[in-house]
Amino acid sequence: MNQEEKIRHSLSHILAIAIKEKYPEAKLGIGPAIQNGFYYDFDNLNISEEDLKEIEKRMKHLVKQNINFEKKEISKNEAKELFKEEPYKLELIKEIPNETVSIYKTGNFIDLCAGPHVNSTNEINPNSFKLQKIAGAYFRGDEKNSMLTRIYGLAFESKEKLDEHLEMLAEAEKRDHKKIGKDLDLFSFHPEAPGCVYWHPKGMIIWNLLENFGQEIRKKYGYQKIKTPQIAKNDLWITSGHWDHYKDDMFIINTENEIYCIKPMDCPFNIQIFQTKQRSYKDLPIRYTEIGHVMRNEKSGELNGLFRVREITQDDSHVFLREDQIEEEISNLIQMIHEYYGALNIEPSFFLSTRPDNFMGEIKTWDKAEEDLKKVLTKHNINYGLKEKDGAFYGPKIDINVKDALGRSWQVATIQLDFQLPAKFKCEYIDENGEKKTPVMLHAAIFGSFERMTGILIEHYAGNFPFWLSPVQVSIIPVGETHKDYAYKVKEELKEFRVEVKDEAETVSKKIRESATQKIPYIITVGDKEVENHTISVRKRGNEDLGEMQIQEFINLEK
RNA sequence: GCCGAUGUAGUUCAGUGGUAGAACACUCCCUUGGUAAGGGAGAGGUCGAAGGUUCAAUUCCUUUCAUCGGCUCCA
Repeated sequence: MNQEEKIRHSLSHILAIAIKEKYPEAKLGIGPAIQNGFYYDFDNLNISEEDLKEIEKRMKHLVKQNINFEKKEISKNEAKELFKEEPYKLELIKEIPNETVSIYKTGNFIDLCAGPHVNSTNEINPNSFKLQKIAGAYFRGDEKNSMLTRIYGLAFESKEKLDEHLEMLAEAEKRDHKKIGKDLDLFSFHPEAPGCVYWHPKGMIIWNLLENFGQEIRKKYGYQKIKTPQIAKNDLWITSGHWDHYKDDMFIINTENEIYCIKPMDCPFNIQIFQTKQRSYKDLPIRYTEIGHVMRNEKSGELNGLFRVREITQDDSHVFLREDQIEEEISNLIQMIHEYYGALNIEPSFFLSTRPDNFMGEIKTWDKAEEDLKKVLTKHNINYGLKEKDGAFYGPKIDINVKDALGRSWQVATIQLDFQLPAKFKCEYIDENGEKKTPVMLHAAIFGSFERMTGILIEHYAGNFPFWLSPVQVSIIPVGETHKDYAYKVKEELKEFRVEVKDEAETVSKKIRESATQKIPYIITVGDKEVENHTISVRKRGNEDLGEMQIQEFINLEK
């Protein structure tokens, strides 16, 4: 463990000391080092963010005292005696598999902690850390446990690194898709429809471009577009098993003594289309793709801008195939993902999500499915992480995550290998011996949802979309009244691009400022000189003067 | 859903126990301009909502809705 992690560990310890001094009735939870800092959980602690300043001050004072950390190994029985007033520590002690546990002693304060810590607080710069925020967190991450008060701190080796990180957070705030979405007039949210996006004209341009781009890739890989109903009787989800697993998170409509659900996913409908004909082994794989509008009643506290919505639009797809086609078909999907994310210049991270506790089917089938997925990942030389027990109830999956401006990881694409639902619905095809067989099903989304992907792209580009994705690509500014006609003539010649003419009676400077603020890739100015020479003066986003040029010359720039 | 924070004009924000203010945007007038804000005037707000305390609440209290940062969850 490096010095920075030791510092973070030690500071969480110091935080506990400061809290226990001021709030002796508080009970200790866990206090680990994390990325960029540390936290500590406490029960029976009622504080607000106001109080953090004072606690931080006390921590700085303690750090300056050159306190030594003494590590000691003691028996579990001794530890139980030592922490008899600390119920959460007792529970942790119980679960430690070793005979002994390690404790750290600083003055009168003793903490149960594997460490390591710095030897003395003189190794810590008192200006290199900062208490950040308060949050609730369930003990051991389990909703059934009580909620503790978690205090987060940022901590680095030096003040410079802390400042750098704070600077990064300030920059991330500028890239926030919710802010840029408002500034660039892309979308809005309204209290009457929480978690549902209102797409404005410019946002819709991006949406449509992404949709067309995705559909082109789909077409290339042999997908056929379909569209299925928005609501259906709950029988459908009872059969699929979703009713059992998710009925509390579905929007339900009671009418004429029947229960209808707004669809939370598309799979059962795709299966129904598959079943409208008798299928031959020669027909497979059958590849359906659907822009799926699904609704899930995500808990209010989980909603988050475009990243987490209740009305979700997926670039969904379902493939019905034979077992011998699994490997090749998943390979194709991975190839599609590389094409898609490569074109957008986004780095995807891969994860294998394995059998959850509430799985459906036989363990043997699951093991095989997981092996199949691993094999393809290995074949593509993909380094992947493991998300244990994170698969869907009907099958394991390959999840693809990308990061937002704050470095948070969000799942976008997913490839799910499903041996269960086709059987549940009694899907069949006739094999070469004339026998009925159950097909395998792949569920896959390439960019996940339009909502989340747009949010990610906004933050990724900080609103400076590549030319092809920019809602307005060119802004033409006539210098004076007399140049308006020429400006519109230029617009006509640039009709293959999305062009706006700023012909308001305002100064050139002001119009340039407005266009630049809107992050438009090119600003064209036309005045006497350009009219006379039949040219345009071009300025590229980022304040780059490309000078005067022929219109055709400009068109060639972005061809 | 839980913990913490926030909510004032279209937007970004000031402000106050005596029913509100700036900048930008908007409308009109003047200005006809050469690379990031030309000048003037005007309009715009039941201070998120509902209760309560008070002679008086945007301000204090309670409840509620929405948003943000976490936790949990994510088919």
